[in-house]
Amino acid sequence: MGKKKGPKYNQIIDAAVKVIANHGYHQAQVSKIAKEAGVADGTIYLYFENKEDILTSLFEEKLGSFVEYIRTQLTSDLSTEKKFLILIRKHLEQLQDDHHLAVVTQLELRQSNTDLRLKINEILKGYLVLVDELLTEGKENGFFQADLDNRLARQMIFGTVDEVVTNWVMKECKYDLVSLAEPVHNMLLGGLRSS
Amino acid sequence: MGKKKGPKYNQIIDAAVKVIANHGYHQAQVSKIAKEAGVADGTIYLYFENKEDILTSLFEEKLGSFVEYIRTQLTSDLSTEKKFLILIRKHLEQLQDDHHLAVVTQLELRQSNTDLRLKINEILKGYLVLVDELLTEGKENGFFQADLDNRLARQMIFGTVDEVVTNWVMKECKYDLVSLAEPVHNMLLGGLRSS
Amino acid sequence: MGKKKGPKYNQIIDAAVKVIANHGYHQAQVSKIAKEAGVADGTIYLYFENKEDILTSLFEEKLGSFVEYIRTQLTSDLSTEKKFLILIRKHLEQLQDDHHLAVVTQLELRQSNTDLRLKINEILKGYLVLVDELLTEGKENGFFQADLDNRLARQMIFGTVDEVVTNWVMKECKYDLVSLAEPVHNMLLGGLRSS
Amino acid sequence: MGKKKGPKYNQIIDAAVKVIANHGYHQAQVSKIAKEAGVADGTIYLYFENKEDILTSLFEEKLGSFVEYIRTQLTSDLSTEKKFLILIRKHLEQLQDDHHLAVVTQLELRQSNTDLRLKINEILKGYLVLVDELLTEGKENGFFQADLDNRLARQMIFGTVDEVVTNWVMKECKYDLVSLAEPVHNMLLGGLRSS
DNA sequence: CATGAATGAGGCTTCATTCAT
DNA sequence: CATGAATGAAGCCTCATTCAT
Repeated sequence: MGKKKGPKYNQIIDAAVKVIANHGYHQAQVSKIAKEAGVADGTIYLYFENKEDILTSLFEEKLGSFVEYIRTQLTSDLSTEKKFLILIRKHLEQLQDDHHLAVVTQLELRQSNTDLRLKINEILKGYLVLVDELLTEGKENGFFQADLDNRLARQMIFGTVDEVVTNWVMKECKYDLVSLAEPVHNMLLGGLRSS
Repeated sequence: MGKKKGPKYNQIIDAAVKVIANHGYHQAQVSKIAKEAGVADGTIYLYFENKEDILTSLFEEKLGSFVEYIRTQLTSDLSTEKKFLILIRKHLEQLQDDHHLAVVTQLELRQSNTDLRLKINEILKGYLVLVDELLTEGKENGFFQADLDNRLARQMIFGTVDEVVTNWVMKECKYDLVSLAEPVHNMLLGGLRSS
Repeated sequence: MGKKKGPKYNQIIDAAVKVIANHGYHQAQVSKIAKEAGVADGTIYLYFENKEDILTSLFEEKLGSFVEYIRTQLTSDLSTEKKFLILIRKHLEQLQDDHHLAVVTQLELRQSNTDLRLKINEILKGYLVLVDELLTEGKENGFFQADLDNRLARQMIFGTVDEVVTNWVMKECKYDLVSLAEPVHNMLLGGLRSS
Repeated sequence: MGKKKGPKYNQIIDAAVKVIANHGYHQAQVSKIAKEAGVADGTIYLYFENKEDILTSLFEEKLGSFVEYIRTQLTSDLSTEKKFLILIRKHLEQLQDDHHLAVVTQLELRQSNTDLRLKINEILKGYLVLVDELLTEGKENGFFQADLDNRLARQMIFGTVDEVVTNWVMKECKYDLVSLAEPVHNMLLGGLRSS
């Protein structure tokens, strides 16, 4: 039950990312992950409950540190606008820096069954809480519209950035993703209507 | 190959939607779909090439008429703003009117393998072309900002609406989706920033 | 039960030969044969009990006339040696004249299940009886060795000619088969040993 | 791919021979073979690529050692005549000693599809090469007729012996096969004609 | 006589997980 | 802790045959 986080724990997770990115979700057999990690098939089960546990742990580890890192960048001296831009830029940056992870989170892991996806959503909450905090702060200091529906705003922000990343991955990461941070940021803030 | 549309064709597609919605993508065996449709297993293959063909046909039929229907609603006498609102409202309306279909398109069908997803994307293009036309029209008549990047704007619109629907489905369709059309519409047009 | 031999009876058998030769035994579905014959699937069952019946009838018809024809060529004024040569030459000739039939009898029909093969052997007896008669005649008039074991001799004759034809078919009928009649005839009569 | 020969490898091949001989080629399901071998269905696939691979391996193993064994018996001190007799006798002996194998090679395996049959022919070449060598030797030392066509002679020898064995199997192995070695040998050498 | 839409049984193969060493 | 050989359940699809028209 209690995960033993020996050195092989991360070794296996990294192998899983690599295998899924290279071979696709449905071709990522436990034996293939074990081979990539340089351990025996059975060893996997000393560190993870089952295959699903590898995938949720993968998401937990990668997204956990992902959100943690963004938080360290949002120092309290920054304006809400600046924070909002950094949030988006770091989101794009981290995925651009790890194509493997991008493929896995945007395409492959979404092929998992509904149960796994529910757990992933649980993990995603950390990110959404961060967005929520930013929205509340901005509404209080007058940067965001005071009557925003937080839930809808969250869905617009996440939905937009996620769709932008997914399209980039589908186009095989052929263009620069990070340079879209500013236009996306502006579009989310200013909307589509001419002012 | 060109096996076509007897009355059983739609019968089978509707059965597929129902079975996938109730049991999930990975539990939607051909035999289960056949039983639900009230035909023999083999009969499926008089109307469809294989299982994947059922699913792409499902998407084709449902989304095809979906986009067609929206187009009929966007009469040329309407303002761009009105058209944009109708686009969003009809999108939400049609999915709210068919919970089964909503579950299938937002959650279950995304679990399909990469090949099927590519075909689905092909079909989705019809919707995106519609959005594109609206954006171009609005930029020309001064409703939308003239310097909008169509691709990014499309991604914001689709990403947001899609995320709104997915959240609704994940909350088991417990609240009214259509009433979100106006706030979503306003948010997309005006953005998050206080003016 | 009693086979109705309308014009479609032969039409179906000829279609079967063609389909099996072109597509192979395992790809010769009833529906394909029906289409080739220009009749509906169900019509097949007005003329034949089942699929196996098509195949045995095919063999019966083709081999029946095959043996009958050879018999007409073996007029009583001929020497045993001449008759023996004619037997072999006509055997080779008829198969060379109908490549489709050759492929079917030498390769494809041997893939049938054991039951069908037993029936085919039953039909083959007509040919073997003919060989037997020739052997007996030859032993009586001193042309063949008097102490020949008829059964073994029959197996040598049939086994050799059959193997020669099969090799020809396997080489895609690329060389002239009939010209082998004489050397095969000589080899069977004189044996391998230098005299 | 290169999955190889644990003790279960032969266990499975022997089980396949037994199952095919007893139930026929078309009734030899993988699950039946696994059960007979005393292993799980999946275990089969640790040792063989697929079902076809079981059958070609079966033929390879059995016929491979078959030809090898005959070669060990053809010591260079023997006359060509003696070698020729031994070739035939050992051929008959080995099949008489393993009725199951005889049924499989003479009847059941010939029902396989064309691809498998091509592979089997590949394996058969080892036998035919042996015959060829013997023919060449005999022609050189004056035992066989100098102007023999090797190809035809090979076809007569193989065709005859094969037909003899097949007839024996079809008569359910009820008589002694090996005692036919000498008469067959004599008939092949001396031919049918009275001298 | 003729049609052809509908039937439904049957088998090869994969791969997550276990457990004896 | 680590191994990896063995397990065995589960599903898509084909095609000979039927029968209502």
